[in-house]
Amino acid sequence: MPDGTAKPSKKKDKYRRRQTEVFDAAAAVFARKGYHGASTGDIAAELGIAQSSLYYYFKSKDEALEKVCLQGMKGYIERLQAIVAGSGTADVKIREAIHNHIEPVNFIPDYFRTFVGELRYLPSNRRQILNSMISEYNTLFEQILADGIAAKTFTSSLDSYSTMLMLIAQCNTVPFWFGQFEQYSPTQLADMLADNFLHGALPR
Amino acid sequence: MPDGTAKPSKKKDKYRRRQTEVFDAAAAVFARKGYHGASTGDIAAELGIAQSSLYYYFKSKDEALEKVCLQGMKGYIERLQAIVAGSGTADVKIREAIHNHIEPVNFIPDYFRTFVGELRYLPSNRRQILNSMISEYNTLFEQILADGIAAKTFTSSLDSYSTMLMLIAQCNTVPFWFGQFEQYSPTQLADMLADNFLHGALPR
DNA sequence: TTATTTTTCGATAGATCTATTGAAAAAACT
DNA sequence: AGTTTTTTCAATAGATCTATCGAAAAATAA
Repeated sequence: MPDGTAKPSKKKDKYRRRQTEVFDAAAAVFARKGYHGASTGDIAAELGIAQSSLYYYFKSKDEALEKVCLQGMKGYIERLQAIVAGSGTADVKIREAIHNHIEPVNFIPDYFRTFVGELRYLPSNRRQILNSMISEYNTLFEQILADGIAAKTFTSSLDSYSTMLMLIAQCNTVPFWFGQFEQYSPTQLADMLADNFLHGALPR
Repeated sequence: MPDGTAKPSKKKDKYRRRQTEVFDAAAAVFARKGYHGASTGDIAAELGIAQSSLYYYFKSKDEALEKVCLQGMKGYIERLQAIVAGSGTADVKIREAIHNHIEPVNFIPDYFRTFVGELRYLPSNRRQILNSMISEYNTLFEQILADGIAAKTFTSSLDSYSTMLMLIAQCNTVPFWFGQFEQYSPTQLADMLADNFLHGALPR
């Protein structure tokens, strides 16, 4: 009977699926109205259930924001680590990093927007893990730039730290246009961003 | 007695000065805690006065946000119009435009941050004027890019609209670092941003 | 079906927060 | 000084909003 390949724990499985729906709704409402502008009543309305029912799935609104932000960040570090560890040149890697950052907005736009826009309202006692994840992510991103400068792939006048901040700032902004300006897909915008970062606006 | 040179209207002058202090405090609190995260009590505490006293200077919290945003945008269009109307090349103009956008954060950081971060919470019935101002500003910004492309100052592969959005997004982000990363001044960051935009990261 | 567990709900306390009001305090004026 | 105007305040209504609790409903198991 026990096949060892997995531990489905069917007992809690249904609960987990419903919980995911609850966090999806929370992410959607947080993204739309902002954390403080959104009430638990708004989240419940999004699901068509009673406001008090939410507390069967999370203990507090704070916790919901924390979980949404953690979910929004999920996989980012691992994927960026893989990119950094790759064998290509820095210009290729930075393009991959930009895509890695932006593409998920196609699948989890509300998590992404909540993470970028509302994390600052997460009480400091809940922010420690996320802060260290961001720190690690930024360091990886900067590593690509620093390596590129050292390998003369990038111009030596580049400052890796501030450039990293500005690149990430751009990557964080693009998802907020998604759905507003239909003319460009996130993938297109990621490539335009990479092109401009690498080649600049002046003709060569 | 009436010299005609000015109309000081001393009567209301003191009121206006105090009102400015009130909006300064509102901008500071909105920037720090977000519009919905900030209460009128927080603003009053910043000034050391009673919460109800604020309503002698504004009719509602909404109105306070509107005034702070309008103040934050003040002068931007006029200055950008002057830059566009100038005689230099597009690369010089875009650098000036970037400086024009970022430099005010040295003097009015809280107005700037409230404008960038909290405008979205302004009820739509109060957002019309600001929306059209932003639209006009963006068009001017894009004009520099479009002119530069037409004059072959910028590479023809540049898309003026999305590039404008991304440049402004970067300009809007820098002020949020001010005070956090002391190593760079807003002016330095503006120049780094312009350099990177113009020359790109690849060596020439 | 009946019993047990899981999930949802209504009601609500307790703590906000916005905006109003009339009176008190402060400032300006005569 | 006294009088008027400007500014601040305390008190508060009315409307939230978060989180809890015990009961009801629904799903599952026996």
